[in-house]
Amino acid sequence: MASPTPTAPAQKITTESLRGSLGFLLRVAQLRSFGHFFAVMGDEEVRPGEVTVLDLIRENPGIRQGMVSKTLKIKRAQMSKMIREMEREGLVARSVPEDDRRAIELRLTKEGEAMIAAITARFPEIERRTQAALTPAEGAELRRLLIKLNGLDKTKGEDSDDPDDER
Amino acid sequence: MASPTPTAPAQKITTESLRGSLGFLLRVAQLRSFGHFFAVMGDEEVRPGEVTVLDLIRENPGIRQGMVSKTLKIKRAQMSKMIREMEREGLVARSVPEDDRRAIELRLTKEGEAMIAAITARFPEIERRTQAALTPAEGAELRRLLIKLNGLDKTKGEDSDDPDDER
DNA sequence: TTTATTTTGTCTACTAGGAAACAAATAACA
DNA sequence: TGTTATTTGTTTCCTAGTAGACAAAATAAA
Repeated sequence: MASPTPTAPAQKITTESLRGSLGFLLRVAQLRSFGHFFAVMGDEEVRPGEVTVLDLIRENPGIRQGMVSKTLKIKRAQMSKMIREMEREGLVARSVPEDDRRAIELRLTKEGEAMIAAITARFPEIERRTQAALTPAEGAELRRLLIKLNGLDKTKGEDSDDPDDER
Repeated sequence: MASPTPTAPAQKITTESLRGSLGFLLRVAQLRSFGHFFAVMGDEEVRPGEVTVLDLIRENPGIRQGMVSKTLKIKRAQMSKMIREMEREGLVARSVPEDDRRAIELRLTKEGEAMIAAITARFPEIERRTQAALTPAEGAELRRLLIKLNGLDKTKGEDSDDPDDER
């Protein structure tokens, strides 16, 4: 043996196995998209999760906290903290419906509306950067595949093969 | 006004805006894939990150800690903890090369080899579950698109439009 | 050589998120 | 009706991951 120790040259490494892992590819892609989010939103003091929450409430005024949690795959405990903070900041209003006094309905305040409007205005730029390496057709196809992968294309509710489901 | 408060019926909500967000779609997909990972690996005491680290070291014996960190997009601080723990568990061996005494080269121990072998044996099942909703052709296309999106198809090193880059 | 700059890994907070126990309200059931 | 089970949100504790300062070694510059 010419080389006594099997040491990689530190420049060229192989990632064969990694490329085969959908989980790894998804994780990296997600980290990149978050990076683009912060690059574009840098000055605004918001996080990706908060934005999706605000946007979902905007689209569904009066939606229940638990439904937001389920839709966005955010744990209820975390949602509880997040909403409390947003209420403190004056972005969302919470109200208890009279027909079910356990639940909490969420609506945006004026400030919340303004905030999410300002933010969504920058969405296209984030999307553009995120899929910059792809052709428009590839970007569209990627979306379609992810929607299908996530079971978001079904009109029916229960997919139930979802391992992240809280049972 | 017939309906005094614009309250959503709590069953049917719309997620129009969310579906348009690649970041959200990626996040949900990634959560699902992690869910499948734990469902299949349930009995083994390993996390997705640890598995990718072990697998990368197996493929590149003697790889430096920093290179693992960069390749897997794991922060160096976190990598430091992770490797220390793995060394304690007897899975990896660390050695300081004589030509650069700052660096640390990583190799798998016998136990590490056995561990990652047992784990990778279950990879196909995880992959199968993760892309169960897609046809084989769609799964392959999704991989291809993610690899391209992540810039992993380029042989050259620097992409540099990567916002997650530690500068 | 001496001095600055960069690289590499570690350490010390700090934050986001998760698990599990909990309380209150509702629903299901005898 | 009373009793049990489920749903809904909250609280507390814990872990994974991040940011930033740090030390040591290597490199570049004087």
